[in-house]
Amino acid sequence: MDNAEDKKILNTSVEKAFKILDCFSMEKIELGVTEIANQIGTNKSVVYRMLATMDALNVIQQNPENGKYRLGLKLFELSQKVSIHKNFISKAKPYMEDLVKRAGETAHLAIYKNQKVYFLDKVVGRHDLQINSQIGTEKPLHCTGLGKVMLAFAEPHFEKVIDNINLERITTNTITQKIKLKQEIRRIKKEGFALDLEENEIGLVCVAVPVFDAKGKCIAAISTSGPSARFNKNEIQTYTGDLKYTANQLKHIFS
Amino acid sequence: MDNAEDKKILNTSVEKAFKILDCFSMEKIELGVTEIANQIGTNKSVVYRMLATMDALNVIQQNPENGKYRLGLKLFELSQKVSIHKNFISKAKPYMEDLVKRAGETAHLAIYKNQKVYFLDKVVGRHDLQINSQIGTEKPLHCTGLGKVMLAFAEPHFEKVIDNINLERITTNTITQKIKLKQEIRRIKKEGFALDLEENEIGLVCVAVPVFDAKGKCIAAISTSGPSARFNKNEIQTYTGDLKYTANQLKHIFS
DNA sequence: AACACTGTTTCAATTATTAAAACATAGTAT
DNA sequence: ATACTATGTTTTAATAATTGAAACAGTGTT
Repeated sequence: MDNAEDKKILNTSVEKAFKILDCFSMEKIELGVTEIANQIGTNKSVVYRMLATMDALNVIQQNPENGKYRLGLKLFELSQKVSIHKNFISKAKPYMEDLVKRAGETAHLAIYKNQKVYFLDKVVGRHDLQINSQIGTEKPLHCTGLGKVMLAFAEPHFEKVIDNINLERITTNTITQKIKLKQEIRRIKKEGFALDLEENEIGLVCVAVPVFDAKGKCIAAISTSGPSARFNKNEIQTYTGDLKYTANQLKHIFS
Repeated sequence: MDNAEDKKILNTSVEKAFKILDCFSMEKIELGVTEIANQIGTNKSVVYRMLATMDALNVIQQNPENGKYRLGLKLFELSQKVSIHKNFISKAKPYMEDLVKRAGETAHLAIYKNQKVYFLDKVVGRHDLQINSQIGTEKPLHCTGLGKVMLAFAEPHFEKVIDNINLERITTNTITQKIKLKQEIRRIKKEGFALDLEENEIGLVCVAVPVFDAKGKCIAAISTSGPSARFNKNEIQTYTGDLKYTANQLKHIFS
């Protein structure tokens, strides 16, 4: 039919409703009407009516003790029906858990979406010190191991993408030069794995490899990440092997 | 502030948007504009604009191959932030898995919500023949083991609730008489477990017990269910023990 | 007791939503 | 090939719903 990326906002109420839902986060689990209204720059009564409506629909739940609002179980219910990659997550889960058993470090499963990496799933490692990542969120391509893997294997025109995306500096290690990033992607294509050496957060190291389906198409990427203190050269080599082993297992479960 | 249950729909667009989202299910993962419009009795162009808007927000995703729509990853993202009972699910998970390891049959974790049982989580058993339940959905109180446990332990005024709810007949075994159900609830209160002997679906049997927190408040219920062929008297007794053991474990992890 | 802060309701002015019809495209059967 | 029927998409004036300021009603605090 039409281009998939040119859909426009045609109903402002619905847009506002999801703007409100986006105000909530892991830290801000409970918000008030006024608080939300200020945050999104909308009239208080508009926000109230939106919240009241979504409360009636179980999308939002008001805390009767203080009148503040939280995200409701309807969202939980709807998420269960999100078919895209749902099978993927559940099928990959045991292999991801096995990976964490072997490597000991937190593993992530991500896909390529809108020139970003999208975290689909996460299995936490056995150490106390852990990366604070969030399933369902996005990260830039240029400063993450998963992102660089995507550029190398899921994006046929990675040079064009690199020319167009913003190589924002996040840490002192972030690759911000197009030429350097293109070189790095070519190396990843050759060697089959990507590293993030504190390029996204100081102290955080990550190893990532692509996941191919039976037809050889890169459908996802998996990674192992943890503090730099636990990621020296030898360990990175071990983790790379662990990851490739798991990626190969995943290949076989997708016909 | 106000009564928590009297929130009204004050924005029809938002209501329509979620009505559209509710059209999707595990079976109907992909729907067209016209299809949805007919199902909810709304004009085609209204549905289109809603879908286009939600597509722009990643709530919906259009399949470029056939123009049809699916639920999008935004819902997945939002569900990760639903704080209510989120901790509960993840903390309870290993104990639920252990329960399934012992009993072998599918286990459910549910809460009491709006005079219904709300399925929070599920761990599938090891048999091929399995109950086809859906996380994030609701079931009536009167014809499920989980529901009857809720009436007995989570609802102080169960008699009043029973007087008010519709004891709809689902199977020939469904308890449809108020007096009989009240008797049954009293027995459950005494013995600490509920049975569903094909009262909700012929062939399906279920054993359920309450989960209390440290203060003794019933916060949830857990169950084991499977085909009647695998649930004779002895097995039911064993499963009841398994369930009570797990419920006791869960009690200790909630201060 | 007065104040400041919530969430909630009201109501006329405004604006966005609506529905029917036309359009464009794809697939199918004649 | 051609006509037919299905889809998703766009346009339009008519309409109905959203808006925002202000008042209201509670809470908790000073």
